[in-house]
Amino acid sequence: MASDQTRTAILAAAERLYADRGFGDVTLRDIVAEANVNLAAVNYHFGSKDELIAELFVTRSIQLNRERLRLLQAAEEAGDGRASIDAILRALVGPTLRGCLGPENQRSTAARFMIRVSIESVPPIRRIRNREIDHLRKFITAMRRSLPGHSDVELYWGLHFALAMAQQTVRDSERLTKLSEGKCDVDDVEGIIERVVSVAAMALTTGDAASKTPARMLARDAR
Amino acid sequence: MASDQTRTAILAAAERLYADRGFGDVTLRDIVAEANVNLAAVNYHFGSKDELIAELFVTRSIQLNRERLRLLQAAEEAGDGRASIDAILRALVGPTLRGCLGPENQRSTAARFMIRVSIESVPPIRRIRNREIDHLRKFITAMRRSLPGHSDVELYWGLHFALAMAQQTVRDSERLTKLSEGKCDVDDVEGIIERVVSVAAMALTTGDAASKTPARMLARDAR
DNA sequence: TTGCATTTCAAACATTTGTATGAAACTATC
DNA sequence: GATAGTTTCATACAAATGTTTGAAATGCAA
Repeated sequence: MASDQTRTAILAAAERLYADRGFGDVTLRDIVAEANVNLAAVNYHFGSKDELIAELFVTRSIQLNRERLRLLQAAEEAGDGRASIDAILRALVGPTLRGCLGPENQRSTAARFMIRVSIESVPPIRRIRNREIDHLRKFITAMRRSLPGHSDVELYWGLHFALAMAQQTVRDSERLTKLSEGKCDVDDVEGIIERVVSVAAMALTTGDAASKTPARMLARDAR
Repeated sequence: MASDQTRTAILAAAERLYADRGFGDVTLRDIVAEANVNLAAVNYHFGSKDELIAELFVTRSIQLNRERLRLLQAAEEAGDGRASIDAILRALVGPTLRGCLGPENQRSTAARFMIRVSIESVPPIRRIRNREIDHLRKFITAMRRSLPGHSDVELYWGLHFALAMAQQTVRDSERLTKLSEGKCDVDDVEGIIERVVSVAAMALTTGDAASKTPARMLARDAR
């Protein structure tokens, strides 16, 4: 009822500003100026600045998780209840990478906002992050079905590393570009997804789960 | 000359507080209280709060880089100028992981500070981070010698992924522990190092550099 | 229209924060 | 032991920030 206009204007302005300038640099006054609303409107509609940030993040997280689960479900259905490990990992890291990488001028505000989130975490967001675990467990379950012989520990590490590579690529794409002098094309999103999936899947499927790590630890010279 | 006492007391107190409570929550007044010095001492000795943070980070970064290069050099000497890829990667990620993981009560303040840095990056630190690239290039050079047949692009990605896995493990060790209900032992530092090195080395050495990615991209079904 | 609830607005509030100041205390040199 | 340079200290400053307030405006139902 009434006009959500102000509410949505604030949300849009805040996301835009946070995406562009980071959390540390954006004040309520910046936001209300961008949204053309009164300063008190934020507190009236959201209660506090932190709750505004939290709502932004929750909205985008839900979208991300929904997309991940959609891909996961599709992969499991395509494989009669047992998806390939590649497909599972692709469902896990694909949405993040697709959302946050690609040609800069084509990135949505939402994507740029999520990049910010991954770079400079801020208290209200950190609090919410912890709820992510239940979501990840669904992927562990699928992985268990996909790789029945593997120990859970290996699955956890595999998922962790897959997310690590995806996250860090989003977070530090600039450094990678500089380091490689542009030779690593961070705009080739699908290529990056395949790269991450490939490495993570290799980590999960090479060698058998129990013997891999100890064997290496004994075999290699300490330095 | 004169007493560096105040200076060092401030540095120590600041590092301790930042390590424990993060950058966002620690004010100059907290620091000077912890250090038992006057409020004005920080500006007198360091110029500004940002310069204090920068000095802390630079000091620890130099230590980290020195340690990395020491290990790299030792590995290259041991291999007559050509270190194994494992040894190179171990020199790259070992110091970070050794410094930042392990039983919590045994972690040094320096280590806990560096964990903070990796979690909540703050402007003065971000500015310095960009100088890290020259340091990483030394590892690329060593990798080039170690894996002569590989394209530079593959080396960059391998290094990037190795750092990604190490960094994210430091940053999100808590989540991994929760997700795995303790089954992934994040206190087993040497085991983690071998795990990261193993996966990164595998990514670098499996398949030949040029054909790997395209082959996968064509072979796999989109979902 | 009248009356009631919702929403907007300008202004003020209350803190918190990093930084600056100028005098006092201290140190070392001659 | 006087003097010059360094360091410490209490205090003040100035600016920024999230939040609150109470009145005005607006929307809506009877």
